[in-house]
Amino acid sequence: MHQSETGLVQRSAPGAGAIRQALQEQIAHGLLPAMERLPSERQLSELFATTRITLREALLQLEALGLIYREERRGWFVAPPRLAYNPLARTHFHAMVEAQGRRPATEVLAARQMLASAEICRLLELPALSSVYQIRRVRRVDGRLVLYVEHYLNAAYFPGLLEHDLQRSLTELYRDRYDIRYGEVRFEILPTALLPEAAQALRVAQGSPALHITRINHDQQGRLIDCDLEFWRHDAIQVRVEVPD
Amino acid sequence: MHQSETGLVQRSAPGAGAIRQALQEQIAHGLLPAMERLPSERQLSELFATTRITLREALLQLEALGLIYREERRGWFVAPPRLAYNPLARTHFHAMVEAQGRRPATEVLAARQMLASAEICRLLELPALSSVYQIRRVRRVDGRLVLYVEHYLNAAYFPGLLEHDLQRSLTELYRDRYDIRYGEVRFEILPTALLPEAAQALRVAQGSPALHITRINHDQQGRLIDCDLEFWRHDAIQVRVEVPD
DNA sequence: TAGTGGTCTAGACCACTGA
DNA sequence: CAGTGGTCTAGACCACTAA
Repeated sequence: MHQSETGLVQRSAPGAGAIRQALQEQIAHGLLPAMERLPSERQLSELFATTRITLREALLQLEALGLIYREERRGWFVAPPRLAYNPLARTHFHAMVEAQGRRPATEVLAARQMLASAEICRLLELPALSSVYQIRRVRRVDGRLVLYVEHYLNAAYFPGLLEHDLQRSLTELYRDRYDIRYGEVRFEILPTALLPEAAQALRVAQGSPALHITRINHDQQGRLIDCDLEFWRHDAIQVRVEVPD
Repeated sequence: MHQSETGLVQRSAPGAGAIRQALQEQIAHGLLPAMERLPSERQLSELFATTRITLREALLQLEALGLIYREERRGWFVAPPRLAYNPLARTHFHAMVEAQGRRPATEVLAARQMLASAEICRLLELPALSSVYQIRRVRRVDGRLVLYVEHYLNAAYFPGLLEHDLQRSLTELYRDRYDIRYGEVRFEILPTALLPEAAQALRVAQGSPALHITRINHDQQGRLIDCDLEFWRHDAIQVRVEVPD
């Protein structure tokens, strides 16, 4: 459909698809390095001779592919390589991230004892009016916010939990202070969008695509000890599971 | 910010978020049954007293949440419940779907013998210039297209494969004709967008969010026999993995 | 053929970020 | 305070679907 009627007629409307491909190619060839900010939407729309809405459509497609991401009201950035994540592995976040040559960080948003919600009672198989510890954290890789987690711990197994340093790995804390190790693990993966609280914590637009992973952990004695509700930026990970026969 | 200056001033612009919530509530309460078509975008935008672009933004948010989906140029539909899927399970698609009270269907798009691409050589650990069988299929649940798969089989292990009925389960075919059963399984999950071929096969807009699952299967003797490249509609499944310690 | 979703134009105002 | 992304208005044309 090359309707090049005359040499003068310029392909006036590249369209969102073509813009996406152009940017995609630049990224693939490393002309735009990881975590580098793209030019502003207005500059790009001028560059591609189109409107901001069309240009934005192209950016949203790249976001869906996981090639770029945004920080709310700060701009668009080139996405770094995905983290390989095995939810079955017993290793903790910092070890996993460092093993891949990346820089991990954890921030505790809040920690408290509370009544288990209906959802948490179901996951931890607790009776009504049970008490749990809730820990809300965000985690970074190379400085970038990638994960919002809510941990819920069966309070019966972790007396005095809140007095410990919660910034460190819970896996280590369990082992050192409570002599508890992970046994059977179960998890669920749900592709969805970020809920308001998670979106705010990760400072991304509400409704951004995300991967919701629910982990349910037993200890070495088979007791159901805790569960994690994880919300990952969808472009930040690559789940990899290996299980021998 | 309720600037209700006079009683006459009507809240003119509900905004995409409010529209999303309104529709979300209707869906949650079952007023809009699963797989039912929503009114047209123009009707909805009139109903909510806004533009089509804003209304579309709300629909895209609901799509990201997995609550509604579209069929290209046919309209928006309420998403049915997700299918629980365990990639580690040895059971085949039809059995899995029926076990959840749903109606499965499979269509073979194409089947051929071909040279393995670099990517396939890597996955199947094959030397250069190896021959593989490629089978491309789409699968439905309750009539809805949900999965596009490309199977790649090490041709050395499956002589005369193309002469068999490929519409049935490969698991069964392996067992009945080649005395091959699944052993160790490895898989990867990548949240991304649909590639052009997958989008076309599933008849959805290119760039729709999707879950890309790569399965690598060994047989009972530990031989690497085949791999599947699966592209799921992101709202169609819920991956669930259980592994004893 | 009427109506649909897919795409695009050409602007606008706002809240917020970063210098 | 200038510039940014986030959001919105009010249209338009096209390819395609379904009757």
